[in-house]
Amino acid sequence: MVQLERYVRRYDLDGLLSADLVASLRPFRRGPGELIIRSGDPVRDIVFFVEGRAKAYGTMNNGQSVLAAFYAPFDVFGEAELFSSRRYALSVEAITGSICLCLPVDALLKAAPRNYRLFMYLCGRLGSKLTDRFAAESINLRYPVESRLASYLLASTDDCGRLLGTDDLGELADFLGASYRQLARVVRRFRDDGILDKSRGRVRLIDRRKLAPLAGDSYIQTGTNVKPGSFSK
Amino acid sequence: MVQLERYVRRYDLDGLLSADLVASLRPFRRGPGELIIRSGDPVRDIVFFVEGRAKAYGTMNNGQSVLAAFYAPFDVFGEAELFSSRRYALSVEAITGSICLCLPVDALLKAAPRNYRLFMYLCGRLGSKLTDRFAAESINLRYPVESRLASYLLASTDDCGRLLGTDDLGELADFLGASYRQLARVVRRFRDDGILDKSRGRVRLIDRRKLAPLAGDSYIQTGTNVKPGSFSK
DNA sequence: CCTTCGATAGGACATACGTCCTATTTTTGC
DNA sequence: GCAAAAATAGGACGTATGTCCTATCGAAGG
Repeated sequence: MVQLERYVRRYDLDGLLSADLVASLRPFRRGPGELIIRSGDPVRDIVFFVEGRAKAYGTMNNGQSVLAAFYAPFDVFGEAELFSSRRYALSVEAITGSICLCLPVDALLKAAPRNYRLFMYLCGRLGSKLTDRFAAESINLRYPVESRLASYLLASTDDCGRLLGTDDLGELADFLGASYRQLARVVRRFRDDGILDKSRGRVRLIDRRKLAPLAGDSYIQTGTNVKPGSFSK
Repeated sequence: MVQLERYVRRYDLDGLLSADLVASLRPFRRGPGELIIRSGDPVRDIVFFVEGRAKAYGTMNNGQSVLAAFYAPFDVFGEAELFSSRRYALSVEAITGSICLCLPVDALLKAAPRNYRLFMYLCGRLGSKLTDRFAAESINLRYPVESRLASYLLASTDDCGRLLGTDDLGELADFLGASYRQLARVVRRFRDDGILDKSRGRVRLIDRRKLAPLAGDSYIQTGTNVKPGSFSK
């Protein structure tokens, strides 16, 4: 059984939610590759993401998919559709074993007047999601894959050269809005220039300094999160 | 002097805002081409858009701009950045003479506990903005300009063939993430096929039925707005 | 009415990128 | 340890698209 209490304390959820809402939280687990949210389903719950790593993507009529974001705790899914389309727009998939807390929408709506803090938090998170996506979108639209990869590496790499979002070329291609083939070409060039290291479809950054001149605009630093604590008092 | 009262009534703003917030609304006007919001400025106000037409765009380091959206009343600007970056991410420019009502952020924060409805509305609007953008972005990324133009025309054209968003080829190119040149090529082809009419950089749709097979996924119908009234009761 | 100027239309060319396919390497099963 | 299968790397080719530039058109001014 999941230690619900533990997550409530860790993320200060009782500062964010009224007591009755905290009481109606229901936890669930998902293994790697399993869906946390299926695009198109009706929005019955707001989902708090408290453990693991996940990614969100949309699928188009022609079968292609576009990777929208990578997530790490603490985060929320489903807020975007709650008051608009009422159906999940994107699928969210667990990358590693993950734990989520469901908040039923009907309970939320009933308790709305006592939960303005939650809404403030949701506004904040929605705001960052929106501006982040617009930034990423603009880059994908206006810069060649080389610049996009450079920007991505600069933005989501730690000091040891580890990739935070993904180091898988296939996923990266989806995220950067490029074909696998084209991304592979660029990666090859970067490797020849000693910028990164590649083996078996995984990349690792070697030389950060060589990237700056290649990147145009920057993707938003992963983790520009609004913390739930900000509104607890 | 602007009839503030009139807009409060028309859009049921006293159902959305507590009385003291309604009292702190300050109206202003902008002429065609004037900025309503300048990207980069600190967010001191949430702006309600009550009269006119406007467009939002971002500018990149390399000088290129990306058109994000066209707006008609009723709408809000500035909610996205309010709790996150605190600086306007996009510029908003009046297309026609426009009227807005400013709500100072400090007043809003002070009155937050009594204004959960406003936050619910903002969540709804932010949610649509986010899903709309993601849809547009995916299309721009994965389909050729021909499909994008077809989708755009299908989504934002009234029965008489009038363009709702813009009929200016330059603006359209920015919105569709294409170069003017490429868009012109496609427009030419469409005109040759009797799909649309063009003169002096303006387009008008003639034959709606020929478009469907060309469009892949669809841009969201302009005006999938969350109405402020939805939360008034 | 003719000239000048700005805007629009379109040609020419280069290329970033996507699709398709094959060779190589790595993994898996026995 | 070897064969079969899967994954990865990269070649070949076509094209959608961007950049640059010129011709044409319409408006404005004298």
